Amino acid sequence: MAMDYSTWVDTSLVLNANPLPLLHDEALKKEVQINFVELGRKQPVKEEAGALVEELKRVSAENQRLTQTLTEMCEKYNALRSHLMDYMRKNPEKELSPSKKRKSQSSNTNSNPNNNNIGMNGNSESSSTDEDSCKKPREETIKTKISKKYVRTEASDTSLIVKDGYQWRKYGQKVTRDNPCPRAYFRCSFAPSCPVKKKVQRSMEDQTLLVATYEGEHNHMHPSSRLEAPSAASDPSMTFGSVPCSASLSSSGPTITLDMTKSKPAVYNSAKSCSRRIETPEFQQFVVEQMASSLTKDPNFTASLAAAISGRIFHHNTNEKNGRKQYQQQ
DNA sequence: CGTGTTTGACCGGCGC
DNA sequence: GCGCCGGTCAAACACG
Repeated sequence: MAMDYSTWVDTSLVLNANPLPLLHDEALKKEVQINFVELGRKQPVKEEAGALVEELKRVSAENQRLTQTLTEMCEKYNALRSHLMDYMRKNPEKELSPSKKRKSQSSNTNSNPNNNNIGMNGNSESSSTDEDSCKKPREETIKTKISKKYVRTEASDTSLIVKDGYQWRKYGQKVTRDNPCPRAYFRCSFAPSCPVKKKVQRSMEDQTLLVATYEGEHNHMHPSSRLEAPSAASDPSMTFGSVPCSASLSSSGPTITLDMTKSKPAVYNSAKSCSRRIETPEFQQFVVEQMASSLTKDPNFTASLAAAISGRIFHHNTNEKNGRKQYQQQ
């Protein structure tokens, strides 16, 4: 695997462009301002810049509004969830009745027809879903780690591809009874050494929403340096940038990211095209600080990233310099 | 020609 | 025991 490790490092740096709510607006504004400089070279359009600023304001306002909505939804979900848990505790016999189906899928698409918890159960570090822990508290959930990820796609996008940075090999597709949309089955391309599988199916309610169910844990490092999923080293929930409009919510805290303005590649391209301008010490320090604070908030991610980096250093001496850079960022 | 995808067949668990 | 259903297999196919 002949990777461009400088690209790999750059990929990490792009992190700040999407998932940091605090940084987001500032970074976005900077990018747009920089873009204006770029645009100004080609065509003298001050009014266009003004229009873009207006557009940016409008989008930012919409972004804020949606963020607030999402926050409210999150709060309602948490309240509902606590009520449900209370109910489960008080009526332990009732929760077993619907678990006729086998294995874990009973808690996947079937038991969750109304997807109220879109992104809410913080599919990130949760090894098993709430439903799992409620309905199947025994060996099955212990054996395989199950997590879910929700990815919004464009309406025109009919593929069942969830870009999480890992490489997958499709081994089957099936139309299930309760959902007319076919479910695709993927194995990690490192199989059989890596036992991870994932199922991808469109939500019945919202067909633009892909529900990816991961089973198991990768026993290898993040194989990809692709830009689509720069932060997915260990945590699939960190990747939501496959589409321009995406929302995520981490269960580890009240962090809500809602990026209605850009897709990740666009951000990356923008940042890259402006790389000469953003190479100021102030900007770099700003980025590093933001990244450090955000990454250190997620202990799983930090640990995995450190492991991945150290692994790369051990396996690829040529990447030593980049590795140091990564460590410094933490 | 090698690799990945598609898709019908098959398997096994489960309910009746 | 039978049928249903989700999950998996593997031959055929597509693609670079």
